[in-house]
Amino acid sequence: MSVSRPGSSLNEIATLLGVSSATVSNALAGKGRVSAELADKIRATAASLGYTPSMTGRALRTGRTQVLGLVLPNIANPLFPQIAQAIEQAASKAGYGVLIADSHGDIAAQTAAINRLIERSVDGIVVVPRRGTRVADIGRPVAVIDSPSTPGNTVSADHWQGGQAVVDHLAELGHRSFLLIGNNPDSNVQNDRIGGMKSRLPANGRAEVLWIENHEKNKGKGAPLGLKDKVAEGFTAFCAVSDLHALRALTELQGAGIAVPEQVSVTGFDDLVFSSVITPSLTTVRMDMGTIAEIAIAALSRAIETETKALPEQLRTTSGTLVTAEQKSVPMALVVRQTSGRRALTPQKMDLLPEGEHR
Amino acid sequence: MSVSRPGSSLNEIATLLGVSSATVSNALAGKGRVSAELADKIRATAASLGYTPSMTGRALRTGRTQVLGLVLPNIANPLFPQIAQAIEQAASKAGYGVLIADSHGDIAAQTAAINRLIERSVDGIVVVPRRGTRVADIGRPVAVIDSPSTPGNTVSADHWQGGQAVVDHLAELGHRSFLLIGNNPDSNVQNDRIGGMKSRLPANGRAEVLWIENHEKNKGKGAPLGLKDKVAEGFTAFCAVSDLHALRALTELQGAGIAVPEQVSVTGFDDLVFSSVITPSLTTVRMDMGTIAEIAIAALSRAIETETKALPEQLRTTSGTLVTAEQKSVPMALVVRQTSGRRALTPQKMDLLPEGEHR
DNA sequence: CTGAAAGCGCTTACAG
DNA sequence: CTGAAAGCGCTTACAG
Repeated sequence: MSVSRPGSSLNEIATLLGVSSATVSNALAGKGRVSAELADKIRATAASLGYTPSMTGRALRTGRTQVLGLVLPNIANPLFPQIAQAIEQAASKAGYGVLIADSHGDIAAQTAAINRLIERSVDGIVVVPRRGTRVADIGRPVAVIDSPSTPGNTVSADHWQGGQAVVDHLAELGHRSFLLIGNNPDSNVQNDRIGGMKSRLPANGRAEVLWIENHEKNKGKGAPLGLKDKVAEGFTAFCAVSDLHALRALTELQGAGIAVPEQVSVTGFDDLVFSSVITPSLTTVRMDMGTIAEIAIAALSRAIETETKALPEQLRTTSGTLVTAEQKSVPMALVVRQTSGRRALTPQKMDLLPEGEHR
Repeated sequence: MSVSRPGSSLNEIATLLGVSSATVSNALAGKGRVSAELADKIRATAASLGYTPSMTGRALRTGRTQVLGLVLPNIANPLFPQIAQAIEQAASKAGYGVLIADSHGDIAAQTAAINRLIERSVDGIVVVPRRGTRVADIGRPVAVIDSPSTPGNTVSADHWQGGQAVVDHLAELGHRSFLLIGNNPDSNVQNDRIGGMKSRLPANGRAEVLWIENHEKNKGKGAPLGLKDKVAEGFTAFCAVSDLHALRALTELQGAGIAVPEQVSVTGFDDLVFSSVITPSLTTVRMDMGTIAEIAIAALSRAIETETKALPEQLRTTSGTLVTAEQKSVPMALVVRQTSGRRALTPQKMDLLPEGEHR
């Protein structure tokens, strides 16, 4: 019974006003081939009828659905909310709807998911690929959000610079021994983050990388990371490539009776939702997904527009295009919280320090 | 250059075979008005051409887009991945695509988001409403996933029973004093969970509710919850309505030098991604989103089908329907992990216990 | 400045 | 069993 969808059409407006539907279409599209007064009258009755153009009719005629597909390696990814939200917002601002496709972490399913989107005639696709997966050439423009070091990447956070920001920050606090915690050595994103960290080691510093997947392959899934031993070895900075691993490290350290940030510092990545509410709160690095999404969508829209313009009306392009943007990487921002409190210095200086308030 | 979208149409197949497009359509739809051999021939050439029906053409003709909208209060919600994944999977199995709409936690924006979906002619909508928000009557079938106590709820987890499972479990471990931790007293889901917990207090038990939002209104955002004092008051079980709050409580307790699970137990809800990787791992309650999503989608499809069947071809219904399902609630499953280890008993018994392995 | 016509790809009565 | 026709709602050349 709502007014929101009376389902009026161009034809109704046209017959009501005694004009042709073409004129109504032109008037509403502001194509200027209609006299000002008639255009006004048309707009007025369209508004009073609550007219909403049929995307379907338009799509059939123009060959464009105004819908984009969003493909993620694994929707269960804790970063997914941020990504989906940013993409949806940017897409919606650009006049596109967003159809989601999940591949449940399965690479084969990723192709299937993309095909489902294509069968629905999406105008373009945003892919956040799984660990360096190549995106097969599909018949639509594709924007890839992965990492600047990935070939074909359209735009992404500057993970390398994010890693640098972390180590710069910790080095300034006096840290010299860094344990860098990653999950999977095949991930471009993780490698960039860790590469950036390594690139900023202070002169007398040292770093070691702990790949959780390898560790678990030996010790079993969920096995402790042995961080207490690492502390004994002199590591004072534990830098994870994700807040999730940082949280795992933090709770393992605390469980082993090691005080954070008094004895060691812990940092993560991505500013996941829990990072600000835990005690001590987690120092992390945040990507600017809003900007990334806007750049990706802009690149995609541009490709879609030129695609349809360039071709004779009937023809439909079948060449999949990896879309490019002028700005290929967006800086990440360090978010300093308690786990890298000012009190965390190198071990030998620790006994000089006053008691910490954060316990 | 890929084969995936050659863009062949019914007409091409028809002219190629010298039959009418109507016959091709019927053959491919298996409507049986076509001789078996012709049907076979048609299917074969369709396959060899890589024919994919145009959803757009079909939509324009049938009035059904085979697309559902998914509206969430706030995509940033940590539960969103689970929900979106389950809905997408169930929808896809039922032949629907899923268009996402985010309202950024803003109630006004929720209406705007729904309207955007309607303008795209979705066949139906799945809404996970924000804290007891009523869903306005829109011109499409709507499935609501909230809580069984919400009027108009289609299907949801049985949050009440989940709360019962938590307290049953803890009572069996010997707990008598429960601090129930919620965020917002206006949330149906949270109230159900807490109500269920209260309903199973052991005979000599006591419970107190801590609403974080109220607490922060007084003490400031992010202020400590004062759990150390609660331990001093004799509380041994800290039961949060979400893993996020459980994590907050857990880290606050550990930071205050209180051992979990040796001295107190902590439980959460929803089995968020971090819950299994922290130390000690978090006891929680999981909803069966797969089943919930399937029930919701089934109810929606049924409504969509009867809707289009019931009406004369040209007419489009404008009555929004809150869709109902036979099974309105799905049981939740307790996931026992370390934070409610067997060692957690009432304080007076504690000194009798052997040392815990989990520190 | 305005209108008549064609057609995007499909399905559904209706004839034959 | 098969086909010709109509039409879903729109936009775009093309005439006038």
